[in-house]
Amino acid sequence: MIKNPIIYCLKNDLRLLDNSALQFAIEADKPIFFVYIYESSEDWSPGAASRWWLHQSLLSIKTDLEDLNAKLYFFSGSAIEILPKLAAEVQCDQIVYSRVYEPEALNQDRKLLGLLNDRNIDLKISQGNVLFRPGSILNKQDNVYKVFTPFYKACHKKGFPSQLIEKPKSLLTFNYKGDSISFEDLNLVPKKSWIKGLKAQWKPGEKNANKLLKKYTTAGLFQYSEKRDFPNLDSTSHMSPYLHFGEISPQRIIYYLTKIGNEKPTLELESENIIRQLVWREFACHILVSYPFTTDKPFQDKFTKFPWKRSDKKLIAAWQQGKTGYPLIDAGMRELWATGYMHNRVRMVVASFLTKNGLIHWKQGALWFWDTLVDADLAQNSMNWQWVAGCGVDAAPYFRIFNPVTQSKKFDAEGMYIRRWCPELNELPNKYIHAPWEAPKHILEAACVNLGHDYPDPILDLKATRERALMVYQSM
DNA sequence: TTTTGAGTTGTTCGA
DNA sequence: GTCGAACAACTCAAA
Repeated sequence: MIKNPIIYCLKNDLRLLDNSALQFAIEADKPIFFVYIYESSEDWSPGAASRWWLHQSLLSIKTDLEDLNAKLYFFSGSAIEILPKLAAEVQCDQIVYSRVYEPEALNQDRKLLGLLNDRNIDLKISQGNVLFRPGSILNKQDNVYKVFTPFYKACHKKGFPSQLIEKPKSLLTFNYKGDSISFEDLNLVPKKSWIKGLKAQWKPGEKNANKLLKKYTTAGLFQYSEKRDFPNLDSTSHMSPYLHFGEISPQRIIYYLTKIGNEKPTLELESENIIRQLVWREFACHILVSYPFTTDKPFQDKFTKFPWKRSDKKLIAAWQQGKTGYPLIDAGMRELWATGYMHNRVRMVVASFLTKNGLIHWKQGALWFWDTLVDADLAQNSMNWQWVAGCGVDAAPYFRIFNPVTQSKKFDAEGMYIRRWCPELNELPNKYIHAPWEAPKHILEAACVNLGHDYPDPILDLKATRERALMVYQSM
């Protein structure tokens, strides 16, 4: 029996390319014991849509590893218990994995380092799926940036890493004879019929991530800057879920974006704009590492006493189900339910509606997104919900309350997006599709829309709730 | 230490 | 229809 393997524990780095943890394992020149531990802790363990994605992605990397004659072993429980036990069992003194920057994961890293150190086991935690290590981008006062633009400039000054690591050609693998569970036993996929929608929409896995990236970068970046705000135009990259699970590295995205920006000067600006979005991802991660409480508590302390409602079952349910009576909101929420995704601009509009018109606590919205988005990411979800609610970094002025009708007219003027997700409004003319309750009776009849029956009446009054929100925010 | 300018994504109103 | 101003005050970052 071959002894002394190195344990490589897969986390959110489900890829073979650009994988520094895997590279470390290979360079250790020992048989590699590939391990995946599914941990479902109490707080912020993966939501249903994320579990579906994770299931597909694990299946994908399992197959990719098998192509290299390597086997991936699955476990369920706490890494704190399982890793030391496995190490002892196979007489291994080296463990490697890539860092996950969620607060609980970082706590676990600290505990494991101590625990393994006592047993003379070397734990190497490589930089996770970020361009810049959290804590490495600091202002002149050596503090973490709390404003995006200076952070972005500082990233530029530092220079974007874009070095790539090729896929390993062969692996020295380890066969584990002990007890592990089967992939199916992880039981990740929720037994709900809605996963059909996810299946139809998404192809998880590293190979698909790379295909998508190449397609996106060669198709001229889809005129990103010009079209990004229009939910019916497919101009965004859809890389977010792949990035979250580490099926692609941000370095590789930077590499291709920079390349195309250099080759085609007309695309330089587009390329830069998309890199800017990737930096937002970094920003959120750096903020969460420094302010781990922001998953549950407001970044700005003064908002602790803000009178958000924790429950309003009727409103929350209508919002979740896309039955608020506001077509753009409903279209967005139905897109989310059907596909595990929502266009960025619509995310802001529905979030503003819930937290400002509805005065519902932003965490209620964050939890729903967490459960239903395939790209749910703790750092980004927390930061962005707080941004919309006005209690986060780069706080929005209190008067910035999105009007779902105005936004709809501006960014879905032809009502294409609304018609796709609210087909019961299909026959309404453009003039009334953004606000059906304003349509004269004969128009509604001609369009076969019986308001309150086929499509709900508006659940709240925009003007009144806007005034209310302005008052409450002003009184802070 | 103090000062200065800036801060992702908006809406409404009135000229 | 288009455009600019007003909608607070505060914090951050750099000079």
